[in-house]
Amino acid sequence: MASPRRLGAPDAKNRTVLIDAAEQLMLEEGYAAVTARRVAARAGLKHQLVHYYFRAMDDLLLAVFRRRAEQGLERQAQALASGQPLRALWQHSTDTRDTTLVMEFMGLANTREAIRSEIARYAERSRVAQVEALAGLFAEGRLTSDACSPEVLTVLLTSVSRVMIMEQALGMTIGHAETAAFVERWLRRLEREP
Amino acid sequence: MASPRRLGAPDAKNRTVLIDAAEQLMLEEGYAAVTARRVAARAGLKHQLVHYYFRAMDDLLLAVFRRRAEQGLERQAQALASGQPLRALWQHSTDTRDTTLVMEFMGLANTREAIRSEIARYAERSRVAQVEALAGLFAEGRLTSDACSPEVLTVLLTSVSRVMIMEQALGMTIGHAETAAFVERWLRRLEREP
DNA sequence: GTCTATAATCAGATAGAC
DNA sequence: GTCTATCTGATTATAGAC
Repeated sequence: MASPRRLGAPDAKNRTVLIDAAEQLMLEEGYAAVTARRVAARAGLKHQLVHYYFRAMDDLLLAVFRRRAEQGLERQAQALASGQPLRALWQHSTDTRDTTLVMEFMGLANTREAIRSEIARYAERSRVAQVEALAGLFAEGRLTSDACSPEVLTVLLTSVSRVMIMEQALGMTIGHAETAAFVERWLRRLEREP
Repeated sequence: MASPRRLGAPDAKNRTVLIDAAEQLMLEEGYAAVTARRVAARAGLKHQLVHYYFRAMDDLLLAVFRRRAEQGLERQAQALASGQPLRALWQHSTDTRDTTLVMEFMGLANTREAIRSEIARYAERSRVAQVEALAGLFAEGRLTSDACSPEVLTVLLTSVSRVMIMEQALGMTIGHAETAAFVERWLRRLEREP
């Protein structure tokens, strides 16, 4: 065979511990801080174990991304199925940790093709789910708008929440309160009868 | 004195050449690719020259940022002073290169405090200029809106352009055409009389 | 599954000659 | 202003013992 190298079991406890540590590091210090040594140190393990569980560092990064992305899709589905789907969606998309991680992975996507395609795949799944759910609500008459299609609605909500969270991380908040209030008013109007 | 180390003149030609190379690298491969050796190689110089012109790599990154940011503020001012300020602003904020660079620097901001505060400073200047210009246009009656304040307008436009450009880089375009059309309609309506 | 040991590479930065 | 040479430390990854 080509590769005689051993790899740890997919369900091993320390595998999860390493993914946790990598996620924390990424969140606090950005993807450049996610090195085998730093991840292992945070997990209380030797750095060689990172290579035992993950063939390459990119595989660890992908594992972090996939876990978060799956959780995100699930929670999004719950929000869209709730009584006030729009406001639940808005609340979900303003999660700081999720957004920060997504932004880090988008930065990584420049150089690592495997990560780029994975992000694109999940982002499309997420958007399609949103569009379909919103289209359903429009069809049922639970949402009404003269100007705004489901596609536009999802793009706008995603954009505003992402950028506001990024700016918050910078310590910049000019216009945020006004914009949040504007979005709330807008969502409330959409969720009412015409 | 504390530092006997020599530093190249601020206006030296090779200083500019290095900033150019760093900017290109950052754009094409992300901030992690901006190492002294890679920058020098792209500039056709020895890597030690990077350290001769920049005390530390962060200073090079800051130089890249400042140059772009100054250009950006200038072009934004021109857009806001033009005949169709809103659409000029929108066109300016959908510049792919500028946005990609800003995103890279936002990623860097996690770890490097000096860069974080510099970005925040410029971002605030940019937003304040936009808000003031738009407020002036509202006051003159050249813009009209029942629901949307200048603050909200700037945050929305910035958000949508940034996120659409980031998603484009991923190869993801669901809802982009519809959203662009929506924004165009909206801006046209704002620029008309009530 | 975890360890020690090691290889090979790359990074930022500085000293000193020219 | 640019060069050679070098230091120091970090990185990913692998081999092989236990």
